[in-house]
Amino acid sequence: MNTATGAPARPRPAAAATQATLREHNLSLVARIVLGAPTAMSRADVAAATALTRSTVSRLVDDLLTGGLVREVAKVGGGLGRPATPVVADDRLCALGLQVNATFLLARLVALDGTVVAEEAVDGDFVGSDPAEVLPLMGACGTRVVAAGGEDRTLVGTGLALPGIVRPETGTLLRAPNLGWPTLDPEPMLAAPELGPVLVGNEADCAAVTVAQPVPGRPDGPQDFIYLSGEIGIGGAAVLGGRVMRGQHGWAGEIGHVCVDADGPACPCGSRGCLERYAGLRALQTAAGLPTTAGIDQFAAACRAGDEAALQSLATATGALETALVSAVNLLDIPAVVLGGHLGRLGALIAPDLAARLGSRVLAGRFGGPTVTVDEHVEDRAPAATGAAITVLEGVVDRPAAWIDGARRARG
Amino acid sequence: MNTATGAPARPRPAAAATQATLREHNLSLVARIVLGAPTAMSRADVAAATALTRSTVSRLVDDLLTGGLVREVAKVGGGLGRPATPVVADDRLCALGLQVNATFLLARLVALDGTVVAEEAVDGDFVGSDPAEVLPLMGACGTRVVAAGGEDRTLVGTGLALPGIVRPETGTLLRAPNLGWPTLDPEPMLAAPELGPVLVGNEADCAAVTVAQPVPGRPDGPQDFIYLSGEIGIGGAAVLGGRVMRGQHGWAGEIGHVCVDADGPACPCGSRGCLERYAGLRALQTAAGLPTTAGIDQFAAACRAGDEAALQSLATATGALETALVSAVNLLDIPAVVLGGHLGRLGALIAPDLAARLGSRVLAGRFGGPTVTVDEHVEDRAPAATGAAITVLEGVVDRPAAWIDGARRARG
DNA sequence: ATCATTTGTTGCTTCACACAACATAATAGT
DNA sequence: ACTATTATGTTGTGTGAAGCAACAAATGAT
Repeated sequence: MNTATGAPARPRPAAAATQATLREHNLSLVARIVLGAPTAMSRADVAAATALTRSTVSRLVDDLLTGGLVREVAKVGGGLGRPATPVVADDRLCALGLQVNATFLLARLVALDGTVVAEEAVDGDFVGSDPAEVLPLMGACGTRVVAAGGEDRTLVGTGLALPGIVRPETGTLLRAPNLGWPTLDPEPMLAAPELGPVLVGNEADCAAVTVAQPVPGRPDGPQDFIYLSGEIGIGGAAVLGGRVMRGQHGWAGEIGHVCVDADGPACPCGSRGCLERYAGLRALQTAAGLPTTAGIDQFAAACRAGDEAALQSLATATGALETALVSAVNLLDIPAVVLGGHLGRLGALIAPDLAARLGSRVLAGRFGGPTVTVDEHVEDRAPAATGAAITVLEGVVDRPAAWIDGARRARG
Repeated sequence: MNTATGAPARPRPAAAATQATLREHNLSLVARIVLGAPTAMSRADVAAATALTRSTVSRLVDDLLTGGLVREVAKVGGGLGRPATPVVADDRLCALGLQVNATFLLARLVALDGTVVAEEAVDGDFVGSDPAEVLPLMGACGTRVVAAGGEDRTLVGTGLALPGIVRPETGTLLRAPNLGWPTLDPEPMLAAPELGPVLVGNEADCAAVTVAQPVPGRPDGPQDFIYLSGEIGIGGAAVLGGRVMRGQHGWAGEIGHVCVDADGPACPCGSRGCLERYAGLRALQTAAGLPTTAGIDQFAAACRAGDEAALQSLATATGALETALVSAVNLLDIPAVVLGGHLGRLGALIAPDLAARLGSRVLAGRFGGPTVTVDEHVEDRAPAATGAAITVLEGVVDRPAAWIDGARRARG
């Protein structure tokens, strides 16, 4: 884990701080300690981990208990002295993650401890589909998954991952080229108010969240990296200090449209020779002479079988990735590249080669160059659904007091 | 001004917050309000601008007064009611900015209100120089400038801008290719302990600070942009939310080594076809058939006179800039590009062309594309010295309580 | 001269955390 | 079995920062 290096600078104070700010901060701190610990922690453990006193921690933990963020488990004897009362993430607090993809819809209920409580997928071909038909399907699917989660769950809210350009602040989709969707506001179109507030995010951004934070509130794995999500095109995200970088319009990290060859083929994005034209799934299929229905595993098999055309297009793709990543790694001065989606499934075919090439070409080369690894979730076809749910849960962990007071008010 | 978009995400709480944290936060807030206001503000004005009460503001302002960050000025009648006691930045609090360049050393004493109190330059040729000789010269120059500032100034510390790769945390220079300097630790080599703690920074990073924050504590102008600093090579910085992005090793934003042509000429950095090979001053001089002693204004004159070779190399440079910036702008999703150094002096020759080309090629094109402007400080040959001093002063504004308590302890 | 209006200060309250003492519940030693 | 030891968690008091309300101060309007 590595938060120090690329971590964003402390933002300037914009609003006055009151004692409520202090409580919010420390509640969040304690919640993260409990959620992030590999094993259950007692109040005394938390006090030792923070600079807070046992009495203060006790009060904060009690607040988190009433808010349903954490849960006491059976006392454990073991050592000397009074046995501790361990506290863990409360798995009754859940968020729903939704993902709309070219070939499937998927809803996944994720608990605060990171477990998948329930899940359902709807397969289909959603390229060129009508959002007014698809989104209600997605909403209904989500509702079924929430119901399958059982009675005693508390749903915090819903995250929706879409393969397109998204403005997270307003929750609008600007364009989803691979689905053929125009600008739209997805939340009402889901027609499922019972799913709570809906956070909309880009598919690659959401998937990148699961790399930096596989479990809510528990940063793990690289915290500074470039994530490449290969789907039909190539999505990307830049994670700095464990946070996904957004940029002005919300598409920071979109490495798929970094220019690889100024004289290359035109791209619908307006530029020429974009990485996506060389390493996107469509590009690989075409160059290898495979049908567009061929999966990436078919392409990988052709490569391993020594197919000339396939190997040629793989080499072109690797070269394009090299060029794009050299620029990106130098520009962001970032120590790691993580391959997801179809690029992750090609992992062994390209990762070592790519790592060697980057090591000899980036400024950081003399320090070993960036690592190139495959996303551990590559076998999961919908990591973005998990990431969307985690992002929603993160919102609660970020501002526990707001949630606790809200829950308390709702209860009476 | 535009801080919302590219602003770094709020970092996760890492340490427990106490009431001291609260005071520090609000002191910083009040200081920034006073320093950032275009006109002097009374305590009541500050209370209105923040959500703080007049009584709280009064106490905070009193603390800032004792710390020497702000100063009361003559009461101003004007309107109805009791006349206010306006408070402004105290110009007796100063930081020293030092800059070592290929052709000069410069020391500049900058006050908290942004005024330049004193300045001295030493011209020379420092390419291939011995840092053990040059840095003491720089230190002595700084000492003279501090003395010239007068008796009643309080020196907070010193910032040193160097044309090379720097690790700000440790204050070490890793490499300064254009000076021919190896890895070294500049602070002791200045041999000037009276200059206080020395903050070391990269030249482009420091210069970029003056674009986002021309006066300490007063964000002004673009807050999210890519800065290009043309010197012998091309330095660069990425500013997000008004803060210079550092990256893992400290060279984030180094756009000079973004790859423009994968088959281009080799670059000492290890890559090929770097932007610097096409748009650096040396590259322009060579391509235009000018001697390396020719200044950028001579090159510009040749272009305006219609010189074939000069125009050709200008076109090559603009094309290279276009390619590099398309990648960078897409990757960072950033709305502005600011040209400094020799690229700024070419401003009118390249900025409009570049803006048009970017507008048609970046993802944001349909929203107007990034603006391309010339750094307002382009006539100042040492904006980095100012930026280094501002960065030091920023440290005090960021943590006023630490400074005030330190000052109080020192006084007795 | 009196009143209205705005500024800045003062005294009291509230709230969050620190500190210290204590109650609690287990193990270790005799 | 009984006591000492040790660690956990709670309680009660103190401190410090901000909120609130009342008031003193200084000026313009009537």
